Amino acid sequence: METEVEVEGNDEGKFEEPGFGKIYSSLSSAKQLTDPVVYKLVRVEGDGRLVPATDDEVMEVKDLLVDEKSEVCTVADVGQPIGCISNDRSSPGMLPQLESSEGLSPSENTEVDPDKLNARLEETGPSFAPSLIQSHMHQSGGVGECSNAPVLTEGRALTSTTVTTSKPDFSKLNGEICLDNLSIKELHETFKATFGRETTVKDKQWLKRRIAMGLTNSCDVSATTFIIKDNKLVNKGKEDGSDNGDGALANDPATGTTMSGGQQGLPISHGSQLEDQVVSDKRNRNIGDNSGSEDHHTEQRAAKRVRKPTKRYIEELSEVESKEASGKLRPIVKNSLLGQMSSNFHTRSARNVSLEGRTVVTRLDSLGGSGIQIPCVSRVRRSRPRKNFMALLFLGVADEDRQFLSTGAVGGHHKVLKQVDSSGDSDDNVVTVPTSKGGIRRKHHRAWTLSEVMKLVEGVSRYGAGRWSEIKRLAFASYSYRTSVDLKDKWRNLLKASFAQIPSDKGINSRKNAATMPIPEPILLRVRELAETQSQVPPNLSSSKVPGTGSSGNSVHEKQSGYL
DNA sequence: CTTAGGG
DNA sequence: CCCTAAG
Repeated sequence: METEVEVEGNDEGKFEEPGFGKIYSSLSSAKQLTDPVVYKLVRVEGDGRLVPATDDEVMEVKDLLVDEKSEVCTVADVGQPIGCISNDRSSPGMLPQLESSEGLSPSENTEVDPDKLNARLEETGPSFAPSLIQSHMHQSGGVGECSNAPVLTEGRALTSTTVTTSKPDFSKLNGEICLDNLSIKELHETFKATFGRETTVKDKQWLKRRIAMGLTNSCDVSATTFIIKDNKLVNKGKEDGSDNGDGALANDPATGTTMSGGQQGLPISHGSQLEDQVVSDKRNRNIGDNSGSEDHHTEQRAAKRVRKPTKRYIEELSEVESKEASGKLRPIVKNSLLGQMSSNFHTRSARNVSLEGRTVVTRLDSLGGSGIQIPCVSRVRRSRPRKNFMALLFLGVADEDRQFLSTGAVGGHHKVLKQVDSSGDSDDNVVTVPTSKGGIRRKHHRAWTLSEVMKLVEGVSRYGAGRWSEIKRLAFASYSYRTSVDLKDKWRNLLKASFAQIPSDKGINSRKNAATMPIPEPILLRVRELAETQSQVPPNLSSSKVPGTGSSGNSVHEKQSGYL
């Protein structure tokens, strides 16, 4: 049986990414779950024709599906899993509201317990508004992440005697980050710093919006002025009397509940959920042409895929298995690429869980004939996917299986779920290397993105430095990598950074294009404040800095006694 | 298991 | 980021 596939071009802003065509398929029957496992890959020609994909394309797509953010998730409550891939993590095509996220099984942080949360919120600060709690409660799963930030740091006027030492990277005034004046190039850098990956999108507005979302951890970014102040978006144009500086702009779009309604029609994507950039480019549709040369990541990916399972993977797998009512998977043996592909889809969707930032799936090694389940890991490739595939889509072809793959928004009866996992920083290469005594350790460093840093700072301000596990659980619930130790380490570095490079700044200006953009001053300032508040100030350089700790009123209180 | 610190 | 000691 064939499913209907609709293809649309870059239509009226439904997709944020310029030129990104909407791809979705709609099932006409309820039979989806027993349906396809085999997907036919087709390419959408300029005139709308569907052309069978070439082998190369199939290969590429397969890679994409394995390496890319394209997650396949399963829905439990439907009784039958529905796989969905979202090629674009920014998930523009998502429905304005994800229904019943309760059903989501693979969510990493579904354990957000309302009660606990409530309690914690209460204990932390009475000032938390119900709406906030609300939005936190809905924060489970992949959707909630963007609501992490809203937390009130009210009244924290960063304005103070801010260091006007300008990092050229952000044009900022008094602790504000102003995106408006940035060039495309600068925006690209900012984007990279924010999300940890590059973009080639040239749409200034889009970039600004995206960055703003990342920096504010809010999805609710109106597209007029982009000035981020103290983690919040400041709307310069409008009177600020209305919004007290917080909350108003940062609610949880995922729930749709507290949105400050209808500023625009794109409530969905998380700022930080940004993933690989999709560059639409109809001119580049020529796939066979550049598939080989264009991608400098190809080799990495190739290498990545052949890693054998490590002990940790196995362990993780067991965790997964115990969690899910292990469904029986039939090995699907196909010789063709399509066969492999479908096999991947299938297994992925069958049990695809993100653990520790890795997407762990069980794969039936049908090709090997062993029938043994092998946990395999697929990490997300860092930079953007091959744009050419934006025009590719999958046609579900009925078979004897129960998974269905759908992408994007779908009108109709089945739900589209967003994958969980990372936000803007979908880095990969978390290759682990076995150590001599059987242990394993991460090999590559995962660069901290700005949004992560900001979350960390937020967390410290809320729970206090030292409560790493708390911060980990609450503020970093969605960042499965980043252990509490990581947080601690990062904080240590932040402290160092914040107190170090204050004095001289001129000379550093040259590194505008530095791969690692320095932490924006506003953030460092905040770090400094927090450090002082919690007397974490390194003894040696405790001089010149204007404490500015006057900005009390934050939630750090004196519960820090242990650290004082 | 979580923190703190050193490597 | 890793490892270890300590609570």
